[in-house]
Amino acid sequence: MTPRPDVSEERRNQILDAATEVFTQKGFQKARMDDIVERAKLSKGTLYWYFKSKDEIILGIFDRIFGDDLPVLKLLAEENQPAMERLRAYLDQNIRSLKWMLGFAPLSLEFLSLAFRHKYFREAFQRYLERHLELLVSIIQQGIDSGEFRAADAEEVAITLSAIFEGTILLWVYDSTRIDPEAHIRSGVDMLLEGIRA
Amino acid sequence: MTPRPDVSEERRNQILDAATEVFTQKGFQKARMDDIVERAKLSKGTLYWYFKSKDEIILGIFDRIFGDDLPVLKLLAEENQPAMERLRAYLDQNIRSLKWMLGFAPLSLEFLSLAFRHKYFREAFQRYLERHLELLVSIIQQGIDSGEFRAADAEEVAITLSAIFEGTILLWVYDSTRIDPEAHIRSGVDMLLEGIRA
DNA sequence: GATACTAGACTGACCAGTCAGTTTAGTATC
DNA sequence: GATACTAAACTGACTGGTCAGTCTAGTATC
Repeated sequence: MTPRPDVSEERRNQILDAATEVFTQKGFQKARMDDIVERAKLSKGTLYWYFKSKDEIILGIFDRIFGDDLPVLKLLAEENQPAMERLRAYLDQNIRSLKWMLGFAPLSLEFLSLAFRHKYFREAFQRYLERHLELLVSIIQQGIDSGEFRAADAEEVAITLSAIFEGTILLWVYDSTRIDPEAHIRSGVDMLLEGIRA
Repeated sequence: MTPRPDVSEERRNQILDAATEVFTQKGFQKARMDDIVERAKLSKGTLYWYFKSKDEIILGIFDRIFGDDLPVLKLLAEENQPAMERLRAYLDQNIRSLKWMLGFAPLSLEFLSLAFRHKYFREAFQRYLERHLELLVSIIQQGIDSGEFRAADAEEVAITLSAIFEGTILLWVYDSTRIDPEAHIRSGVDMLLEGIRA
């Protein structure tokens, strides 16, 4: 009853890595299971041993990408500093993962369009937004209470900050030669904060 | 020389309308040509009489959606008023078409993910962004020159404005129950302008 | 020898696109 | 105003390629 060394975690990641590359290049529909098999250097049988359908692989990738921010957000929520500092830390953290995120931009857009048709994705995106807004609102409210920012609707500010972040990435999709996401996000956020500074 | 009245324009629109509905509901890949045929109340043969492939229909829809803003932007470019007024007019105009745009959100996201793989879409999006930024930059620069706004990089401001616009729509995709696009865009833009007002 | 895993040929559903033929609205001729 | 003709517009059954998922026949490790 002594089992073989457990390679299942490694295999799963191997498959998800390969699938991510293939999906990024070809899109969900045009990517064939055989492409993934080839890229992962496995066989069809092995792939279906670990994932019972293409959809399950897509879900697996989605969860790896959009479930990853929780620990970091928890950490940022506990910092005990001026609001401005915490905002800066949030921004730095998110910009740090920007390059990584941009690599998944094609996938994210496909996931996002799935949100219109599938409850699972819709709810996951809602929770994602909820997590980020909650943190931002608490930071901004702290800033308003402490007098760092002038009275404003913290939720409105948080939403606009998020919009600048997501929107700039979207503009980068429109024209990656013209838009430098990091630079524009930073300057956009600065301008906005200028508008609410006490 | 024309044995029958020319209905081709009407038919093309009839097909594109039907295709838009079907694509919005099912996505490009899952939508079948037979679905479009059924919705348009035509036959397969007629559909292929007017469009020689599924891709051509997708292109047709794309052009109808993203080629539509040119005349309006030209008009806005000619207004002879204070920068603030012109910005307000631009915003009103874009918000006016917001509801219409939101109806195409699922399609737009699919188009956008095509931009990574197909030059045609990539370049079309670039031109779309270019048109909007050009107008915004000229308005903002006018405002800076006239002293309405304090010195700032007009391009940065324009990009941030666009990011707020596009980003808010994206957040609405994340959670349409929480995000009211018109309200948040207006308040976001107001906050930003507060930051650059002279 | 039992369990965990791998291989890749195969199957069957699906669907974009085709095509051989039909209908329709107008024209020409008487 | 009847008949014949024309070409564009239209029809829908059919086909051929594609590919997700299955199956059988293994091999490696304990």
